Amino acid sequence: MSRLRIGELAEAAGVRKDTIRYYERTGLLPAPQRTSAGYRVYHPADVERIKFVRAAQGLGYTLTETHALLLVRAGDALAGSDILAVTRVKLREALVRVEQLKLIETGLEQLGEAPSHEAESDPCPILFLVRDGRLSQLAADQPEQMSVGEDHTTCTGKD
Amino acid sequence: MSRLRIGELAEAAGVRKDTIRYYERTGLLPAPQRTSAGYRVYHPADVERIKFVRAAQGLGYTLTETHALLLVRAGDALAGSDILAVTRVKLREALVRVEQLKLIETGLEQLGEAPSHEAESDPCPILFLVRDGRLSQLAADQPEQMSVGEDHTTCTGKD
DNA sequence: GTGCCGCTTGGACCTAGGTCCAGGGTCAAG
DNA sequence: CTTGACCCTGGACCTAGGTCCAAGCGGCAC
Repeated sequence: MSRLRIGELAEAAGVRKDTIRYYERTGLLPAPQRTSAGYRVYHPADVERIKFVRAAQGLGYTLTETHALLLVRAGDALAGSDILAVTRVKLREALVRVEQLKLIETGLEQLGEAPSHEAESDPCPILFLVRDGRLSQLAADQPEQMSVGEDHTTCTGKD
Repeated sequence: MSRLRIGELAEAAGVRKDTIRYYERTGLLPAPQRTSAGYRVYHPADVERIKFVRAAQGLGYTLTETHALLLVRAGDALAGSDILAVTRVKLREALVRVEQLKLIETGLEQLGEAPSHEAESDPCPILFLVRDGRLSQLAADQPEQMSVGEDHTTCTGKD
């Protein structure tokens, strides 16, 4: 299996070269081997790693949390339990989000259907949701600062 | 019903004064009345408006999209249809997010339980999710740039 | 009328997560 | 041995969404 240079990895993973170097700087990606000329050389497994990072970003993990996910290895219950707690919080938030988005969707749909006089009881038919307390704040801050253990062996997927 | 100064509004809505001024600058909050001394004077209904903005932020709406939500009025099907589309996209994404977070949760739980040899078939038991294509990218960019019509009367909740 | 707190403004600064650029080295093809 | 595509580094810059600061009024209590 051939090794990749940064441009090839970027292409394969669908990110910019700069992003890869940025991930390396922040520790999300381990420093790769270098050629004698200083070129970074990657393993094909790094493609998956980067794709995973992008997926985790989309799921609302910060880069720090994503790092923690990557540190998790089989049997490493200690490293896993922190991030499991984070994940459960995110899951709960995601469930709330679905419900609240449904409320808004319904509200917007009714606006389109309503012959305009039905809804006139409320000056702004979206705001009533917050007035009724049905739309909550869903705290976007992380409750406990995650500590990413630097001492864990990082999970590269390489042999 | 008494009118509020910015500090009182901030207190009531649970945000900083600076945030209120920032929202005003960006058009999210209409420019309020002023006293002869130049002090901003708010209506109690603005508390809800700000709380709504915070809730919308938590649901993943950008400030621009939140603005669009606030512009929606009863019967205003035109303004509503854009943001309804946006909302449906967010809802679909939220549903995917729930499913993917469940996958990760399950993966992490099994790591904790597994006696470490069961999972050794995979060097990093989270990465297999992306390898299997079960964790997708869930594009975090907005597909179509929303145009927030400046010509719509904004929905203040005031008489 | 003097504290003191609250308000005003403009503009600088902040975090996250990148993105771009200049100046320069590497390497294979022609 | 030059051209072009690639790579390197450090550092500046960007967007979103705020947050802070200084300098200077306003207004009420004592």
